[in-house]
Amino acid sequence: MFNAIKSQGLARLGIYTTSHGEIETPAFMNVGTQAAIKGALSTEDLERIGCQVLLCNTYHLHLRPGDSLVHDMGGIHGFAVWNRPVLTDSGGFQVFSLAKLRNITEEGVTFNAHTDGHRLFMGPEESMRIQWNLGSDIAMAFDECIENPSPYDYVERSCARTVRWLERCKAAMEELKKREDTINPHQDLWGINQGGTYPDIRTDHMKRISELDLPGYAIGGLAVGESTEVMYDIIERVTPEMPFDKPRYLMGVGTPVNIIEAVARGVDIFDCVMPARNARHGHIFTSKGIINMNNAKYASDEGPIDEQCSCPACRRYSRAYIRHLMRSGEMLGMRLAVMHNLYFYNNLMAEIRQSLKDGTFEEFRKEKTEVLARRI
RNA sequence: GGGAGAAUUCCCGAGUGGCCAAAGGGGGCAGACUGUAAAUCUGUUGUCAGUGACUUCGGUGGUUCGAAUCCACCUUCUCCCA
Repeated sequence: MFNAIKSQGLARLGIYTTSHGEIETPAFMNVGTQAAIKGALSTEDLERIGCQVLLCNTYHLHLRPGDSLVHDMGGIHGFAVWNRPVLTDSGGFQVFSLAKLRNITEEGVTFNAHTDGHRLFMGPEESMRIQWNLGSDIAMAFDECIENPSPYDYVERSCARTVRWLERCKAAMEELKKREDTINPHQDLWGINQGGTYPDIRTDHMKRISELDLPGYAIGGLAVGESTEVMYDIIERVTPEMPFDKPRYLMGVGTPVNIIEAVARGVDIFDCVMPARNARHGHIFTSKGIINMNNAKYASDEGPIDEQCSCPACRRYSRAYIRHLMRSGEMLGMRLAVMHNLYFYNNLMAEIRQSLKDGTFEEFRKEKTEVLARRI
């Protein structure tokens, strides 16, 4: 259930309620594909750095350790010992990212597993069944994340199929939730908008999937190679077609500035691999801009990563020490960097929410978009 | 005291007459990363000038049109026998 509390322009402040607690929006979901944040973060760490909701992946957990096993271990919440909300991605993104290993038909997608190459089939029913086993609070529709650029007629046909897949997802989920061994009876299914970079397909597709009256909707298939301007343009054309009283989730986006700009266009929820992956590679987000911790200029820098940050890494350690750890291949370096970047993202969302509460979002937007993309 | 072998660009290490400023790895320096096949990948790493020049393969001298590569001596190191 979603309550839009307040809005400023198109930007909204809201609360989404799940059986594992509330998600205050705008929110960032921390990506833990295999039911873990890469960089050796525990779920206790996630609580410390302000993570509201964890994103896990259907395809990856189906392959390993197997979704039936996770079901028997109490779902992701019981297995990973995480009592806050979980969203599971449907495997639709893997239709895109594992393109060389798959074949798409009306029924679904045949993959060669990236782990050992064995053939496996996933369609809407399989994806729902896996997500039902995982017991997430939010299950995403099984979609095709279309590569960019793609021809108009292909995108049109793919989107028509995605609507049919969504209807099948909804029916499958309703059936599954009747079962006695259902782990999470309040599991919600969210639909996903596609349409590549074609505004008319995007809006038409959004209208069609909103008719299914699902509890949440996502914009997928962006940040896959198109320019930032095109991405913003698609977002601002699609959000007016999304139900006002449902959360809007922009999948896989993005940089801090991308997030602020998307909030300004009416988006509520985000997820992105960027803060965690970049942290592992030494690229750190700070209140003054982006730094590369590997750079020689930090070798004897006694200050924290970010003077204004109160994450566990910044409260205790110097840039010089963290740089040394990262360059020496010590796991702690990566762990501290990931904790910092995720804290930064979660905190950025808290600041966005505060500015919406205070009615100062536009000022916040102007100030931050100038600073956060800078390289220092 | 006798014998054998080795010295290569920051390090290790290939190269045994021209295609060598010299493979490969490490290290260094920098860049990329957007619903995670990513603790990964890419570029660069003698000097100066940008399609070229110059200096370089322990040292000195020599052979040759041409040497990191062949010869002589020297220096240092390693191993074996006393």
